[in-house]
Amino acid sequence: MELKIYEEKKGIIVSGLNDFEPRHIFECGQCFRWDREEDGSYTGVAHSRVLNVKKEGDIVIFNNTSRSDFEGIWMDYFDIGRDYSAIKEKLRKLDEHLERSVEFGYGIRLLKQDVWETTVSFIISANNAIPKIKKTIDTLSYLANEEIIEYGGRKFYAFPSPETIHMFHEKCVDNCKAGYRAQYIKDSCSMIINRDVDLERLAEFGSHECRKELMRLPGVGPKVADCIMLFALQKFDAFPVDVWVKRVISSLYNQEDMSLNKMREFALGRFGDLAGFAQQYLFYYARENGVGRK
DNA sequence: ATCCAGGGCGGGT
DNA sequence: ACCCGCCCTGGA
Repeated sequence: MELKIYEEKKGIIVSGLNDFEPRHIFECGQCFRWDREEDGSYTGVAHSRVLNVKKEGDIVIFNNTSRSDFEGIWMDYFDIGRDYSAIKEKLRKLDEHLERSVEFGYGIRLLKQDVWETTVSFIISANNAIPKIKKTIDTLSYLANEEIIEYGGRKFYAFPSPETIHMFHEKCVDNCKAGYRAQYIKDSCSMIINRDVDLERLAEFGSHECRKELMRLPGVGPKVADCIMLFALQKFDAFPVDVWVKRVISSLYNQEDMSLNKMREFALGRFGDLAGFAQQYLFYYARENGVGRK
């Protein structure tokens, strides 16, 4: 089906957009700045813009944007050019768990998010629960006060740059309830500003080098590095093992008494260059259905 | 009040 | 290479 874009007064309408379900995209654990509205749509901030996304039947309504922003920014962000039907077809043939997971989260897409925002967000995510992570990121953005965007009578705040966070760290980082992760954020910030790690160049690295480089940042271990690779750098052979994925691997795939790294290697061997996509479908299915929970 | 969930770090072996 | 105790916050 061909992609068609229709311009409206305050947004655009897109038809022919397959494998796109806002609920699946925004609730599968990859992002923290999108919130569900009463009408089932989602509103979020990215690239200093506020967008509202709503699915109605076979069409998707993108509110508060233009054709040029959609084509220049959001197509990329929502990974519109990728054929998810083909990916899902390959995955569902692998085993029954993926078949069920792909069926359940059929509208998942991997967002291509800003690498700095993703890095800070997943440093905050370590040993932390999703509602709290969201609150901390919102508070950090609000306190940094870098850029305010109005939408629907509400104020939204762009995610602050390394320079802004560094300059106002006492105000924003120390007061956003990040706990012991606050120091990791401040130290990572300094490393980025000093060009000790160049986030913008990481996408050019091979996966192994990219992972090693990310893990030089304080607060970035194996799992957080894999999240940054998968959710910002399009390294689709990354396979983040969090508690839910651990439950999937041990209970569904019967690989118990295995270290987290062994589980990751097991998944890479089994799912290959589609491991990252597999992780998202399995994670979403496991968390929504409480797979393997005690 | 006490317990628990959630990954990285640093110090062991 | 693996293991363990600790780190902070909010909700049960």
